[in-house]
Amino acid sequence: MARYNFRETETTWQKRWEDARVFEAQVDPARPKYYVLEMFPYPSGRIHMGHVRNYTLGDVVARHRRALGFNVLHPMGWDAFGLPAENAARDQKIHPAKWTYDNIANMRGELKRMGLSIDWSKELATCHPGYYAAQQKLFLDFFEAGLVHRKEAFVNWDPVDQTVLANEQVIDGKGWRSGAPVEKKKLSQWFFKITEYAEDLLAALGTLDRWPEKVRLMQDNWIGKSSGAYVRFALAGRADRVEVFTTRPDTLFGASFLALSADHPLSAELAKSNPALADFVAECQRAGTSAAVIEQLEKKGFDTGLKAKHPFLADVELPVWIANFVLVDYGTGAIFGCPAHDQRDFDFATKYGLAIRTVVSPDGDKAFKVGAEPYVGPGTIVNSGFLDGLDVEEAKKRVGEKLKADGNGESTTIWRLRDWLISRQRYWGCPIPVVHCDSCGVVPVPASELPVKLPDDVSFEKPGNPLDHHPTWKHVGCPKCGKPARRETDTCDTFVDSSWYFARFCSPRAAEPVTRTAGDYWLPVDQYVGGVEHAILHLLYSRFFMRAMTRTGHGKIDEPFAGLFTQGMVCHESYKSAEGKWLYPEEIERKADGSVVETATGRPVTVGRREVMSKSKKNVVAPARIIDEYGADTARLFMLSDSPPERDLEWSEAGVDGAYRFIQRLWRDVTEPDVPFAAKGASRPATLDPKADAALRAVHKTIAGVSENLENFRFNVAVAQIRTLANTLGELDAKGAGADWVRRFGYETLVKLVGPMVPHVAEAMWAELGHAAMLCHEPWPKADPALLVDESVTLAVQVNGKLRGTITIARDAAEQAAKDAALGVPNVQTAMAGKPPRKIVVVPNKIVNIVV
RNA sequence: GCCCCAGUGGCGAAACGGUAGACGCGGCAGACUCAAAAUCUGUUGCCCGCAAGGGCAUGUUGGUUCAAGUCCGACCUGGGGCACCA
Repeated sequence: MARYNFRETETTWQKRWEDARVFEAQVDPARPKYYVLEMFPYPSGRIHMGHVRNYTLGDVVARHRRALGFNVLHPMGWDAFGLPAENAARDQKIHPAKWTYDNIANMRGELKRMGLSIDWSKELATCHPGYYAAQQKLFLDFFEAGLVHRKEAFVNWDPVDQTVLANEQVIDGKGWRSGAPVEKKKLSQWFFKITEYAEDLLAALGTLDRWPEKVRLMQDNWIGKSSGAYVRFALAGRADRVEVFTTRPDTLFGASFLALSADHPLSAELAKSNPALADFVAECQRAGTSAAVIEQLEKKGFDTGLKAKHPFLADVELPVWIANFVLVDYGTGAIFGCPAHDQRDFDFATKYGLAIRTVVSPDGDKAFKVGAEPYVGPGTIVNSGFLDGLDVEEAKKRVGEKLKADGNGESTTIWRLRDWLISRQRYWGCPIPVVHCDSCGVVPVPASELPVKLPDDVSFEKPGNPLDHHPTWKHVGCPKCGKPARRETDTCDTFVDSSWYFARFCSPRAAEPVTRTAGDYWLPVDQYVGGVEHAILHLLYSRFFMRAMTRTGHGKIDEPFAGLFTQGMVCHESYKSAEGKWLYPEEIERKADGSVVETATGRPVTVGRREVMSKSKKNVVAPARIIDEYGADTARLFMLSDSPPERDLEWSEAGVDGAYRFIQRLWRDVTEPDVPFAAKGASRPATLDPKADAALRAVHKTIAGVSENLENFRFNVAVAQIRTLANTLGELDAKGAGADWVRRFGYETLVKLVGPMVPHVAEAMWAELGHAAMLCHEPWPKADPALLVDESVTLAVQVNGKLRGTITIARDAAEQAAKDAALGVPNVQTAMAGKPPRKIVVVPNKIVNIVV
């Protein structure tokens, strides 16, 4: 028995696809397009199982769509800038470019061995000057359109990576990459004005109906629209006023204090003349973002001694405090406290003995008083002058109007979303194309002088930005006046690179970032596939970029990704040796009694729970090894079987074995059938043996089922249906009329259906079935609607909702016929125990329920 | 604390409100073999019963319905996101 030789077959077909340039896409306005994209990888050097899953899912979509007749664009590239290359340069004395391109070469080889239907002619790497030149052009266009600005602000400084970070890149007060507690620094930096699109980015979430609800929700929260009012409080004995933001203007009559952030300008001013206050401010600042998380329970404040005048009550003055729980970044960095109707204000007021004035009553009872807890729900306003008797919502409106009329504030909307800080003090990134001139200020580099290339001769010995240390690079003449000036030494956040690569793929070698011919044809991406970890950062930035590109004439749409699928992660058990060291899965052995030991020492191993594969826990399986041992088709099939793609997948050797066996079995079924197939191209016989007829119907039902399940990303169910069909066809050993024809038709269809999943063996089987043309050119099979319904159907018969038997009757039989048949089942009669039916529910072709 | 998502055999999982457990993994029994591997066949939710059949089963608990894994309410557990956002 000839076993299927995956090694030989997989390389053969990969070469044939490549030679025939099957997957190279051309703009063709006459054909419907479909753009399939998976999130491009960072070139770390090796692909991991997460990549295998991601690219397998995308490839199934791409191959399926191609078979359906779409003009498919399915490209691949490299998110190639970033700090690891600089770390490698420092630690291993390899130039970042060499390190990166070597890694790309290796990973490209590994990806190619997966047999993906990728148009490699469109490959790009963001570190290539051809790519970043185009990015610099976009920067200049955005700059001109007023979407880029430089401003001094408190920024997040990562002391380990020696660079600033965007708000989105600070997680729990730590740098997303280094994990080091982030420090606040006041620096002059470059920003993209993403906030200009806040309203639009939020509103348009509603149009993204092919995005997961979860991701839309996360973006909604991140953008953080908040309606309320500004209130300006006059200060006793001072000319300036303190502006606060509140979402509860209706509770203004319940205000009992003002609180400023330690970083508020007024706090800084007061600190100059008050050492105790200065100490408190310093303490708050020291606590920083990270420590604040730990100490968040403890609210602390300092009474400045200043008094603020209540805007509506001439005789009321409120103490002004500095409080550690007030954020400088949100709203105005100052609040008014209404302890009766806010938990934090309540805690603070309780601690410092400040007044608690009830102004909202849940039931309208004027005598209602807040007790041990604040009341934050809806209700009727009380003790509030002109607001008394109004409900909360109406009161908010009235306060806004009154504030405005008096010049003391107004209703407003604020956002949590900040402008996107893109400056990074690193070498391995896209240089920001501007020059600083003492006479002319900030001068953009003329487009004709792009790209501003990174210098090759850099040193990574000193900490800090290598571009800044470079002896000559930054010295340049001012493009405007020609006098000596300095290049900007900041480079772009690498998230900038990945915010538009999907557009660059449309015309990857064009002089402009994307040609309108290609971009307008291919964009938006019809199906984007990737991990949910990019739900905010990458996806939000890309949505901004697409808008900015459209505004600057580089496109015509706002939303870059029409469909988004977020896949689950790949998990594995972890293993710890007796010494407490992590072990790789191949370093352990499972004994017959189920115990697990370390192969090298024979000593017992602690088996940890299954969790996301990570290098640090060594619970990883290298895709290259699996492809060597089992082949790419097996790895792909395993990724698709069993677990729904959106859920986490547990890696298991047994599962891989199962996938491998199925491929071997299909090969045998097709190449060495027990009973022969009809000749290729034979026409369908007029009559079919009943078994053959049933099998033919099963084939058509499978076409319908697999097609629908592929559309809906239910690949695991599609695989199950294909296996079921394989079982059905395997059992069709009838020699009756037409059976040989059904066998050929069945297996040819089966091969087409598995094509997107296991493309190599499918091509090989297609050739074995006598076809000279490649399977990847075959159209997707169509189900015959007439064969999707059976002539007779089996109905469940229930008595009082309990199953007591089944009946088989003609499809769409009359209701009475179904009732009669059901009542005729002996077991049904027994269950009825002689009682007459009170009611008989008949659902045609489904069920009969007899109620007694 | 707030907001999502998920709980179904030994395991991964299926199931337009209509025969729960498709498909697979694992197990058990058998065939082939000197033997093993590979392959093939049968069997496999739990309990009672020789059998026919019956009872119990989709995290817990109420409800809606002729009928609930599926819809609604409360709760428990696990995972994820946000979090002093005024």
